[in-house]
Amino acid sequence: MFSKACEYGIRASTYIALKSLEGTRVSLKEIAEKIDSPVAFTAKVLQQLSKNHIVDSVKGASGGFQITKANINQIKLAQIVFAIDGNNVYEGCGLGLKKCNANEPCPVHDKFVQIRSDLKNMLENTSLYDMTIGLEEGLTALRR
Amino acid sequence: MFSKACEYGIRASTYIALKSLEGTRVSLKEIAEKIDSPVAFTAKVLQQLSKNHIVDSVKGASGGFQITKANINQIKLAQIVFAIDGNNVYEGCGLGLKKCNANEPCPVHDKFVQIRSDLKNMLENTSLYDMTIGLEEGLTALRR
DNA sequence: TATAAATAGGACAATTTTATCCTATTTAAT
DNA sequence: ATTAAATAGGATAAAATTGTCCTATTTATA
Repeated sequence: MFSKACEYGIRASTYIALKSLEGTRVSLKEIAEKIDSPVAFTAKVLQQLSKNHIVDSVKGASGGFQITKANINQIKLAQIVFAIDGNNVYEGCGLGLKKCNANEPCPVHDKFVQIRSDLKNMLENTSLYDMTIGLEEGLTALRR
Repeated sequence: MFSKACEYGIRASTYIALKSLEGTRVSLKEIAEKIDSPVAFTAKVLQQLSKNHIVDSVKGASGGFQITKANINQIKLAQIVFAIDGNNVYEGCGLGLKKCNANEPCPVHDKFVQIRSDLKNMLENTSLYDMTIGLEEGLTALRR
């Protein structure tokens, strides 16, 4: 559904949000450990998220990544997915046709529209804060 | 959502079904033209579909691909997707975790379960015959 | 001011997916 | 029998994605 890069991006952002709520900034190394992702590759993903103002990066000693409390509440999964995978998750024909729309639909256009719409709604209505609920109590996890 | 191979596979099967309903067998060359796909790559996909008894292949002069009328009605998109992409379309964690299930869920487990379930239902309830409806009258298309 | 810890980013490598090419085999038709 | 048209399948190439390595830059702290 999503690229690996996007999966790492969502997990990383969620972990950063969790720690930011506790008031601590986290390093790339810690993030990669906690979400079980390749360090250098995760760095690239975080660069992209930083450029898209989804996470804040602080350089230098005692630097790291963080997300403001306002953003933890405001940023939705949809923004992260868009920043990394673009919009072909929502758009883009299920059968790979370039010109597939209501006027010139593929045979499953309407059915895919429905499912993609549900996915889009879910991503647009799930904030980073929502993602962190359950993590503290171990009800949900970001690795394994 | 699906791999390119799978997209070609669905489009090819649908075209073969359409022509089989008209009583004619179709060649790889014609299929690739009509669904706008790379010929040799489509050949590999069709080999796989043939091995999975989704399409019938006939070798030799005046050979080609066809699907029995019984199969046009019985074969569902889900079988084609499974034959090519396996079951990671339905299973597989949305965030890429290996051990993600109701007991040890990722933060969006339940939401993804719902969407994947809708997708699965759709694929399991759409037959090749359903796919061909609308193609004759030009209401739907397999290329462009 | 020197040092150590951290992100940024360029270059490269490995892997997977997608695509092509060529030869073998099968089969209808001449 | 020969030929031509078709699929089967192995080998290879190209492209995209994923992953690694190294150096530059930034910055807090001793």
